[in-house]
Amino acid sequence: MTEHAGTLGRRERATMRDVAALAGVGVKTVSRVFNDVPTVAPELVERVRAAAEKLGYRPNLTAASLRRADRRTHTIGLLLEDVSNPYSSALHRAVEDYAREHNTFVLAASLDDDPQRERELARQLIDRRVDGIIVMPVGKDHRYVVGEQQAGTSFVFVDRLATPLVADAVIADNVAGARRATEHLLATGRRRIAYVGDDLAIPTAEQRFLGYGQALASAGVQPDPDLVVHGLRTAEQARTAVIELLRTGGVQGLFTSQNLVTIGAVEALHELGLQYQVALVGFDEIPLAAVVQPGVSVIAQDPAALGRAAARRLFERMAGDTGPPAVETIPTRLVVRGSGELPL
Amino acid sequence: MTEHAGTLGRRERATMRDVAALAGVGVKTVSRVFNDVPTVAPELVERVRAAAEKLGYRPNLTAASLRRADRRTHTIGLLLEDVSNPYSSALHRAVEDYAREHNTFVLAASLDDDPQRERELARQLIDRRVDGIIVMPVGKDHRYVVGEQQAGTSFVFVDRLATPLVADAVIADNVAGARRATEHLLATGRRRIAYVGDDLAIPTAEQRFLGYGQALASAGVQPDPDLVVHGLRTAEQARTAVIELLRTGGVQGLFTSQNLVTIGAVEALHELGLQYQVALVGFDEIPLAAVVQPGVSVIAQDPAALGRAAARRLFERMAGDTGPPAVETIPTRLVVRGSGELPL
DNA sequence: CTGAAAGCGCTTACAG
DNA sequence: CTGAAAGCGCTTACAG
Repeated sequence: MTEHAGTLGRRERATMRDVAALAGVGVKTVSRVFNDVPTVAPELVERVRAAAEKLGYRPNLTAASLRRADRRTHTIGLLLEDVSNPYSSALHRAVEDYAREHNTFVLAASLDDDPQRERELARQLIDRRVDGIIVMPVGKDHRYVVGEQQAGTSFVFVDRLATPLVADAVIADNVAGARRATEHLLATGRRRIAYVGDDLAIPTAEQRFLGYGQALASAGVQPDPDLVVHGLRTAEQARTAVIELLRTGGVQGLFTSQNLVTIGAVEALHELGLQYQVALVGFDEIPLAAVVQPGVSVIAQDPAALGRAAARRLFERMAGDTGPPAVETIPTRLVVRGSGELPL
Repeated sequence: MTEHAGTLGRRERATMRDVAALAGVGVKTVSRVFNDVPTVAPELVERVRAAAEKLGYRPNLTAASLRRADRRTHTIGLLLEDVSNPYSSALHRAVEDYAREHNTFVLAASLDDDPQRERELARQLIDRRVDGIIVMPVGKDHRYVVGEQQAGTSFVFVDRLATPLVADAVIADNVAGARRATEHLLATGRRRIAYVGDDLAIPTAEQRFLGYGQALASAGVQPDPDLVVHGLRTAEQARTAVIELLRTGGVQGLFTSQNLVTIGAVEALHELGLQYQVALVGFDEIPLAAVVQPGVSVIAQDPAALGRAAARRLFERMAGDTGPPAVETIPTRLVVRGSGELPL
């Protein structure tokens, strides 16, 4: 008989039974040792640890959680617009850090603004019995969440509200931020201010468009449909749309509704050499905003604060909080860098 | 007796037994229906589906995988430098997309260049019985991986090799890319070219520094230790270091070893007004590289290609491939935008 | 302080 | 085509 332990060959993973047999104790004693139950004789602890070490034993948490009273898998789900989007990923990191302090892993996935995928992935997370789910929602009907909550899976919405309001949410102050951005552009004396934004079906886009409209109304500026572009999903689309918009002439300022749109708009302005004529304030921070000439003024969100608050809320729910759904609003702030303050 | 099904109240999650009882069939029949076994009488399928729907039943995948012959959890682990780093998160997205096609979720976590965390998180992923792990390694000793491979957990390294080479790896062509960057700077007639980089203990940094040295040597340029800065971990640290470096004078060009360092260097050059005198080529793509004046020339990696290749390799391993560890190299390419070609 | 039996929710192996 | 029994790796509830 030869050993078959080649570099990448397979052998079975040792179980608690194997460890118990080698240590000459019952499985329950092995269980106690690995769960740090203090009432085990020091000598047995030693024998169990040695046996486990020798066999390369690792406890099977998925088996444990199946039997445990609390049924916790110590895993939460996180459904984001796109894990590689800077806003999503900053939020992701904050959730990860909070979860780690609670010994919990994060199962993250991207929705790409597909409502069907939201439901499908939420279902798959539930099939894996995550302890809770943080979702940056896409769909317009979140009643499916209620049954899951009753069955013991906690939900917290982030960046956008649930419709109807069936779960906690942590959102940025979108309306106020957009109003502030637009007011800032108006303050330079500009009147023909365009709104360039994402799909209006996305609640944040809707709210930002609302804030834009409110600011114009307060200033007594008549809204002009020719100065409004919706439905831009990528920086490239935004770039093209802004070039188009600026060709028609007369645009004095741009309010862009999110980071990718802002990047596309900056590219377009530079391409046309209009970066010192047409003012710009974007929603969301963008990288190198301070390096571009002129610097890009933005309404900065704090995605890490949103992620942290959402995680905190989720763990409170998971710990048994059964109060009515609450909405927490994280403020935004105007960052002045030049592009929004260009003299007319 | 009153019902206690308040909005956020708890009830138990229905099991296969509950569904079987309501449908008047055995649990095995419910199992067959949910696993799409075709040999179930259509009428029973209907009854089972109706009962499941009524009870809000969802199969428990963690229980299933415990008993299933293949023991798959349909979950893989992904250990990145930082989920919110643009390079890491682009790679993450590619892994997610590949995994999704194989009905698999991704458990992602950040290592922050902490070797202890690498081991600890790998262990925790194994305790959750992931089917495989993709790791952007930090540690310098990966022999711990061998035992896990033998126990049935596949590993693929990405961005950096395992030491010793105990597992497959997918890496960028770091040495060639760095050499190319430095040659490009030399081609403008510059000789005093600085290297500004990350911690040299990180293998990729080491390789890029090597490529820089090779290019200088080939061109007969004597390396000057005063023109070398290591150990920069953030854009802010890089900014400060580059300002310091440029104050000493005589620097004609900069090769920056990764995205955050490049961003800091761009900020520093603009702050000092030297962006048209001191040439710059950075490793890694950065956002808005084309918008900054002058545009930032870079050696672009393809993190999505790395992620895809790593995921492909992992699924091949998980499918039973037991060949010796293989290294796949993804080419880099020079993107010319202005900063690297400034006339001297 | 320790361990044998039962059971978590499912699938396997088998009998009918 | 269908289902009862056994078992995956653990923890619970209990007895000693």
